[in-house]
Parts: sequence; structure tokens; C-alpha cells
Amino acid sequence: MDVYLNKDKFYVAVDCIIFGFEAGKLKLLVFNRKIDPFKDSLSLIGSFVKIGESVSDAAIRILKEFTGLENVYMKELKTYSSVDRDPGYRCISVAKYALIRINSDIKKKVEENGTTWHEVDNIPQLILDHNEMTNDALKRIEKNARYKPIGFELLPEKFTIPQLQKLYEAIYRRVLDPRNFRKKILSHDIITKLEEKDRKGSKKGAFLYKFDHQKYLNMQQSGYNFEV
Amino acid sequence: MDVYLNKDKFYVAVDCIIFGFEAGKLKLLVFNRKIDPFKDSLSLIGSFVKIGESVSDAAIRILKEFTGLENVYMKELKTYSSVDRDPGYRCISVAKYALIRINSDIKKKVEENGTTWHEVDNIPQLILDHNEMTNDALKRIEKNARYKPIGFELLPEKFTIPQLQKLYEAIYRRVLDPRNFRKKILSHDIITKLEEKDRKGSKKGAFLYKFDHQKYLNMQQSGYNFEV
DNA sequence: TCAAAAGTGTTCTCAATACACCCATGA
DNA sequence: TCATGGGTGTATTGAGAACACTTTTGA
Repeated sequence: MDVYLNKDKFYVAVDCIIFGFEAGKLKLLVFNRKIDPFKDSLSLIGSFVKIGESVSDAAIRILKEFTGLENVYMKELKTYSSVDRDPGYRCISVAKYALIRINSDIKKKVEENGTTWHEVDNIPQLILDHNEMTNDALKRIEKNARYKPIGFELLPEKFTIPQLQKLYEAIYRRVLDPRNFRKKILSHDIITKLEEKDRKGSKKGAFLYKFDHQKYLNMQQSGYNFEV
Repeated sequence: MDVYLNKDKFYVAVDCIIFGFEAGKLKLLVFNRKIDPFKDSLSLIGSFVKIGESVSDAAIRILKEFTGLENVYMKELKTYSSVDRDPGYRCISVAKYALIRINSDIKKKVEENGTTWHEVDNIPQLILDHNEMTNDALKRIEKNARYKPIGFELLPEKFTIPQLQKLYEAIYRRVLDPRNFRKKILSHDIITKLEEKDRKGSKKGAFLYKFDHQKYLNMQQSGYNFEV
């Protein structure tokens, strides 16, 4: 393919920065490219946007293709548009990010598609400006987590308070006091205690909770602050 | 020009949502189009992005063209990319916004270019999705103003505390207590009192202040909260 | 002299923080 | 029985919110 032809017109791409949480670590979904361009390099999952779809549609398509997930709300990070950001195309890329819950279905699908989870503390070299995108996304979610209960999207439907705390510690990169954390989270009244215990984490076991979407919606309407 | 040709490839545009503050009102810069497409309609200021420039470069070019301003940092709002958002082109638009200081130079330039300031409480019908962009931008600055001293960009270099308060009241769309406002602003220690008074607002006159950029930078580094 | 805006202090309430021990259980 | 993580309460501090009067001065 003649490189110069691709510089004559705009291509629009979307790159998806997908975070998951597993084993107490925040992780990024990385694509081990077995396809050109950039065969055998690592990248975010992404695609050119087709002429007949919106950027969001393309992002949804990609996420479904790689994880099988539908109905995940991806937030827009920003647009990357330097003239020379991609040597092969005059391409602007819209970066979108989401936090997802890792379960066995997704694990399987992810493996089949040649993607792997990498701890955010140790992200490998990615193609083009994908490392920059990832860093920008990490900054964004750290900031956003202070004002939105962003973390619940990453945990299984039933989770314990210590699990939730570990997640926030991973996002903030600092340790939190368990008494204050528990008090703060419960004060928001958006999680419901269940009768069951999870005994994976300890012998005593920790009570499971679930997120109460209805109460969260009510809270949103009355101007909230989710700082922990 | 054959419309269908324009639907075969992506066009990239940038639209700039420029806010100013004048006479106690927050205002939007609107372009009274004397050019096609959309001759005689109103729009935001904007342009197609050229193949050899980034989206930011295009935004800077447009802002300079319409206001004469350089060195204004425009923040990215988001990308608008519905397939049918523009009937004439397959065009995605990146919306950028900024808050600027209205002075006599700008007033003159703005007039020459066929643009006018409209109060944000009373924005006319704009073309395409430009009203949506404007509403999204207003929501964004309202949210951001809580955590950044966003307002200083809109005021003249020397300003009084009552002027600053009116600006925040315009952004938040509610009245603030003058004692608490003054206390909060001064506690941040990022404005410096001058010896001069401004007597335009009252017979007694109000002391002028100026924004201390250096102190603001220091404050940013140590994790700040600018809520008023 | 008075109208109009500028400027000032105190009290109350609430949320954030710091901090240490007992509990339940499987190994 | 003991090591491991889960669960609890209190005291202190600081910031936000509510609130009313005096000052200045040009008209």
C-alpha cells in the first residue's frame, strides 16, 4: 500500500483504554498484535472508525469484539491528532476508557483474542502514543474517583468492603484507614449488606455487599461527593 | 459541489465555545454567518481542520482569526461524531472551549468579524449540534470551577472581589454570601491586593486585586480544592 | 443626608482524620 | 492455639454555612 496515499485524507480511529481489577491490582487490557500494522507489537484495543458509524459505535464494536461485553459506558478521554502521530496514516484518534468487571467469560474471550491484562504499575511499551493515552486515562480516573463511585464497575456484583478498599487503594496509590473507609462508604448508603460471607480472603470471612443503583441515582440528583 | 462526494471521506472540524464575562453576565461568542454553508444562520466559531495541522492548531488558528488572541489555552470538551450530524459532510467535530477576558481590542475585532456576544441565559438557535455543544460546555465549566480558579481568565488583570463574586454567581447560577466568598478566596492566597480602588461599581470604591500566578502554581502542586 | 455598594467576625455544624483493640475461624 | 484478616468507636480538628451591621462617599 502506498504510504503517501494515506496521508491525503483523514482517518479517524478509536482506541479503548480498558481497566479491570483482579487480585487486588488495577490492570490494563493490552492487545498483542498479530496483525499489521505494528505486527508483534503491543497496543490498546482499537480500530479505524467506519464512515457509517459514530466514534462511540466503533468503540462499542471493538469492546464487544475483544471482550464480548455490551452495554458498557465508555467515557471519552480526549482526541489525539498530531500530524505525525501515526507514520502510516493521517489519523486522528479518539481515546475512550472504561472500567470493567473481570469474570471468567471475559477472561476466556480476552485470551482467545490475543489480549492480556497488564498491571498498571508495570505497563509495557505500546505503539504510537498509546502509553500517553494510558497515562492520561489513569490520571483521569484517579481524579474522577473522588467524585463518583467509579470503582463499583470494576468489582463483581457481590463484593466485600475490604475488596472495595483495595480497589480504591489501587486507584489512589495509597493506603486508606479501614475504619474511616468503612464509615465513609456506608455513610453514602449506596451499598446493601447481604447475609452471605466471602471466605476467600480470610478465615473469619467478610460480609458481601452489593451496589444499590437506585440509591445512587437518588444521590446523584442531590449533588453528591464521593471522595473517600 | 456534489454532496455525495463529501460523504465518502471523513472531514474533521473544530468548534470553539468561547465564553467571556461582561457587565456581570457570562457570554458566548456567536458567529453570524455571512458565508456558506449555513449562510445567515448563527454558529460557534470553527473550521475544518487542515490535513497538515492538529486539532489544537486549528482551534488556535480560529481563535486568533476571530479575536486576535494568541496563547489562550483551550480545553477539549468532546468529540461529536454522529453520522448524520452534518447534512453536507461526513464530518466529526472536536469541540474546544475557553474563557477569555473581554477588552476593547477584542470587542473591536469581534465586531469586525461578524461575531457577537450572547448572554448564556439566552442563547439563540445555532446550526447543527452547536447548541448541544454549548450546553455541554456550560455544564463542564460549572463543574470545573469548583476545583480550579477558572474564573480569573475571564476578568481583567485588575479586578475587585465583588466582580469576582459576580462571575462565580454567573457560573453557578446562584447567589453567594459576600463574607464567606471573600474569606474563601482570600484563604487560597492566590490574589494580591493593590493600593488602587475601582470606583465604577460604587461610591465607596472597591480595592483592586490581581491574580498571583506563581502562588497558584504552588497551590496546584500540593493538591488543591478551589470550591467557593 | 441618604442611597448604594464595600467590607468585616462569630457561632454552629459536620465531615475528615487519627488512632488501637477485639472477633471469628481454619489450619 | 495462633496467625490472619474482619470489624468496631471516639476524640480532635478544620472547613463550610449562616447570619447583620458599619463604613465610605458621590449625588
